Amino acid sequence: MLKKERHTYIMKQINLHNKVLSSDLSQQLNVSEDTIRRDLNELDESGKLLKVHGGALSKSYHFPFHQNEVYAQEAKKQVALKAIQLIKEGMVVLTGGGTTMIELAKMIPFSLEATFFTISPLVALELVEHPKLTVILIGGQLSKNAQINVGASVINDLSEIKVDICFLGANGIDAKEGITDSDWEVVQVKKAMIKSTSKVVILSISEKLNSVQKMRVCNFNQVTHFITELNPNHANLASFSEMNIQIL
Amino acid sequence: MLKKERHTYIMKQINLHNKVLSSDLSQQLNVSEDTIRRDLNELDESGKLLKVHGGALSKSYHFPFHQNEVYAQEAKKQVALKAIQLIKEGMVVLTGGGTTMIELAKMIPFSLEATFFTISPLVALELVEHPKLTVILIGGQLSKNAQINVGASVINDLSEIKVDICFLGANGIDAKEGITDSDWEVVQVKKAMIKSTSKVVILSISEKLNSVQKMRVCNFNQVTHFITELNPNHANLASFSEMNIQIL
DNA sequence: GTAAAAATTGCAGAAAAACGCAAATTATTA
DNA sequence: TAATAATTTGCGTTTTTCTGCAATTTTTAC
Repeated sequence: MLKKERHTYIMKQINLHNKVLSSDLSQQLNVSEDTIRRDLNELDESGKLLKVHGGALSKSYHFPFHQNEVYAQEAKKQVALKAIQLIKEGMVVLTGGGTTMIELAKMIPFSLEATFFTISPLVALELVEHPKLTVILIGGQLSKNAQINVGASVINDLSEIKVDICFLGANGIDAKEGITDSDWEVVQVKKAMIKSTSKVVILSISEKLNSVQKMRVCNFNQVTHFITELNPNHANLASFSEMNIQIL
Repeated sequence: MLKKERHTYIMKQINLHNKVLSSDLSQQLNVSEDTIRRDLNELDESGKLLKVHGGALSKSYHFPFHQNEVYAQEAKKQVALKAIQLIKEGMVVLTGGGTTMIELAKMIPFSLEATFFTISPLVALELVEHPKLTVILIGGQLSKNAQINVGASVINDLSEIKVDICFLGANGIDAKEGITDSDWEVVQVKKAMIKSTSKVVILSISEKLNSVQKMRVCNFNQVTHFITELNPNHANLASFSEMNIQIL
């Protein structure tokens, strides 16, 4: 039995019972507990489960999304800070989801008067208390891993709006391959978002630079701004400098 | 049973009852009180509860200033507890918003397989981690005071679905006047919700009994169940007893 | 003030994890 | 195809973690 097979088996058990024991898995898969532990360590590092003494637990059950700490929060705050400077009074804005986008929402000044469309319930809730904002949450099926609304109805609703500026997070970003993502539903929605706007702003921490995911969202000629926390003339950004994009 | 499992169990009990006893937990989890005390100490040190002699207390309940306090939370939890007993495997459920509904969402067991439509981002986020639930958030303009989605698009989307059971909170409830509310947008949405379902379950703490708001949502012949925290033959419920409604 | 209940502390046995290493398997290259 | 390199796996040893028990101290209740 191959490693990948064990991994999928383990994840199935996790999703079924919310927990697994190293000893059980060792018996069921006919490998030593050492091997199981190594498997669990890998799955833990890639964030798919939570390894504990004796086995592993479902991450979602024991650590709900909203109480997770934000990874690389400082960098994301810097990125968000740059981004909000692009928002002007009276604008119609569209935002995606993700932790960077939530940081952005937290930074929106209370005095701003604008209209925000979003597919993220978390972003919407951050903005709802702002007195001068109109917040419109585009509904759909709530994606379990991305925590944004996805599906045909979202794409349909997006096709009927036209906004001034759209802020998007990126999972994979590469000078050649453009913006990429690993979840099919998410890619579909992001594509629809890009169609609904005149300015596309990509937010991404530098760590994700030069990484490529399974599916393409768009290439760089559809992007108007790219924001990261690095200095614009940093070596890692050299490959982007020739493009017709504003780098912040 | 693994340590972390005990921790989640303890936190669930804390969130449900606002307090736990070491002796109870020892029995329920089949471990010595020593172990429970060690668990409680760890959870206390990480700030998740408040350890006291004999057990532990919910932090939010006893120090409500940190988080936004839920008014009459105990009563709302009792109401929600009754309500979830109406949800059966495989059902299609529609829920409104409000604090009672969020308590209900928190109590949904992880093992339930069902489809949830909701107009409340907070309810949706509570449910999104449940592995077997499909959560569909009906989008629209996010109402600043009710924290639910409202507007024509919500009503339109609601007109296109048909659910088994619909849970609704009530601001005003009166034997003569029926269910009433003070926000026009909210009333419109609630009316649309009632049209989309076969069973209408009203959840309300007894305090709101016999109060009448500005606008009518519906009268009692559209309601199938009414849940409050009082004993069914309590005097205050006398006026409802003749109606064709199940009172819980 | 006394007795009962609960908490703390130290300790020991058991279970699990980490580590290093060797054998076996798989992939890569000539 | 053979040889080499890289990865994976299992085993023995050491280290750490977990848990219950007993003795002692502290808190609570009557």
